[in-house]
Amino acid sequence: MSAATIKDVAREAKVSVASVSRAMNGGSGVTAATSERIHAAASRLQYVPHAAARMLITRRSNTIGALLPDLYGEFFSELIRGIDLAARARGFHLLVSSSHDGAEEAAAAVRSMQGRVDGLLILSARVDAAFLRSNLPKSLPVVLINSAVKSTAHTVLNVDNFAGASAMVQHLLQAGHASVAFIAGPESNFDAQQRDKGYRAAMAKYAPNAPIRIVVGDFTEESGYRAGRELLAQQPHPRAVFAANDMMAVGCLTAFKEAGLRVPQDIALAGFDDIPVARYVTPSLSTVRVRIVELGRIALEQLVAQLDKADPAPISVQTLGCEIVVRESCGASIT
Amino acid sequence: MSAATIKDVAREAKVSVASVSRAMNGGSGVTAATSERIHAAASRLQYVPHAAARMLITRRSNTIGALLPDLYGEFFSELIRGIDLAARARGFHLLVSSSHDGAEEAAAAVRSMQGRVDGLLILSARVDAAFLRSNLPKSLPVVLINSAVKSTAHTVLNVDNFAGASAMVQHLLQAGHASVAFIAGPESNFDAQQRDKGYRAAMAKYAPNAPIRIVVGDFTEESGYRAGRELLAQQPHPRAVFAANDMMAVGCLTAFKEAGLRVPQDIALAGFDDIPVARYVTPSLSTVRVRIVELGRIALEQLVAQLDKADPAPISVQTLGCEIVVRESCGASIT
DNA sequence: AACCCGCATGAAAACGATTACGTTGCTGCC
DNA sequence: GGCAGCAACGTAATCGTTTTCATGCGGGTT
Repeated sequence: MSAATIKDVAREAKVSVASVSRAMNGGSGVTAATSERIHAAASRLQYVPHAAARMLITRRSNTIGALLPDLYGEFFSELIRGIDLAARARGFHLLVSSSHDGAEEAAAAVRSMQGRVDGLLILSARVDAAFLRSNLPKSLPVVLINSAVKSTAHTVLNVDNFAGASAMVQHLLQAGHASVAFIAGPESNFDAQQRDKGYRAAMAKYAPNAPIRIVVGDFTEESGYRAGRELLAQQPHPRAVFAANDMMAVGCLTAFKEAGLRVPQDIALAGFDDIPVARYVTPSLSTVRVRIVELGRIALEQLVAQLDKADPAPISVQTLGCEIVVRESCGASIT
Repeated sequence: MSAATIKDVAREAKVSVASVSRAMNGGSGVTAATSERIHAAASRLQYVPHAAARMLITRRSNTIGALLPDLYGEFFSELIRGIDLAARARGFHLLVSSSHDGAEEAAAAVRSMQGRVDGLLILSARVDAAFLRSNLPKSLPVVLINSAVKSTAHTVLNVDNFAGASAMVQHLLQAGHASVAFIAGPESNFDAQQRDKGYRAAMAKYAPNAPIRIVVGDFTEESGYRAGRELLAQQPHPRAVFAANDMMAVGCLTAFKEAGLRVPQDIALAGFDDIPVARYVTPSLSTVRVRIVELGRIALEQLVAQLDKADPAPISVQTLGCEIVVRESCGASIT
């Protein structure tokens, strides 16, 4: 026996399907008495409106899609948590498609979501303006997260990597270190670029005469380890190191320990992201925290805001601040 | 201008809508020539079938729903990754609803998914047999992950906590420790119960004369710390400790370090889960690894298998093995 | 030559909701 | 008492597909 339809409810409550529909949504246009009778009948039959039928006529799915790359654990789950909580609060469903590596994979995912979602949340390094133009109908609202795309056609929501990196470097300098070396991320990565700029800006402002020392990594622990050894090979080695993310900082820490250096007494260290591991390494790692749940929540809210107003959607570029987390590794306490 | 419909394609290709439909799915019943003409017209118009309309008539959404509790980072993202990869491989979409604390919240989520999904993946401590009966139509295929529910009506997929815990205790005993103390998880938790049983079974088998020492925690780092102090207060304190999860082991480790004990020389330690942090604490933590991606993949495949066969779905209880990961903290190398 | 069968194709009926548009009946005002 | 106006309710069109059934056509068998 299949599920009850609106007709069954109508028959049960001895009214027309139109009245049932009216009673179920809003309830205007029906007497309180009949509305009550209808609701009683509905719950008696355990009636649940058929989502597809409603979608078809209203042209609204009450679903938003999230397109995500192959993300490292903590970031992914926090982001989804933020998105999901905000979505549920607004009565939206969440259709997820993650772990995309290639652009063509992402394109296929986007196409298959067509018509199932009212809007799209995209976080992906591979997605650029051309991709969006060719794979998306311009009528579909989109919010880009952490994207380098400078589109006037879509809302963009970024983490303030520049300010975060800059603040951490400033902190290290003001804690008494004459100079700070930097372990950069992959050059193709937007976040990495911004953090690099933040480092340079802070150095230029607070230590204009100090040398700029940069070693390039790729955000992996392994590359951090190599970068650490490379920095130690320099004479004299730097007294303070800022890594563009925590995983590289952790690898770097291993290199320092192996070399018999004490952190932070002999050399200070800081990372970026505040992944959980940062608290558990010894010494605990100073880093820059991104409020990821917040990021997801705001992204979804921006998207929903676009859905509501039918006018040419207001576009904005928004930036989400981050905060410095001072722990043992940067030696702030021994100034 | 709205998206192209099947009618537009039909007009463009000078055929009926029926032929377009046939050409798009499978293609049987149309000449190769006309099929090609239709596909050409379709791509010219950038035609994408309207998902809702198709759902309405086929009564299939090609979507499966995942109902998850408020999960700790790594586990959540790995599980979703496994589910998502398997789903995409089979052409299914993934509707996620996570971060559910209460049973009524979960119930609401389940209801709102009604009709949007072909099947449901449920991982939740709050969900029991009664919940399933009252909130789900029996026609909806469900796979329960890590659930204590012994239902003959639904497929259940569990991690072999018993074997994992048992194997770790056996390993500790055979590494030369005369006895092993246990830090248990919350008694209401199914995983915790199974790990507890595994501990007792291994003790009974490999150290039948040794005392059973158990301190109860709640899976948090804090409770692990308290448990560690409690164990050290005993005279003589245990020489080997097995915690029911890694977070408690990490808290416990802090307690041991504070007390000036060396791990593993003075006291051995092991956890369960193999969260990323386990590798980064000092000393690195021996633990039991669960193949989470695998868990998600298998769960989805089980579910899809049920979808395909219309007969009274074959029910099974499946168990996924886990493996011991030996690192520094258990002192296996200094036997 | 008559027949039948298979095959490509088209016409039209679903699917289950929303909603524009009529119809009814009642109220209130002149 | 008649008429306008309004609220409650029903009828039917509509959304975009799939699918059943009918139709016509070509060719092989008798």
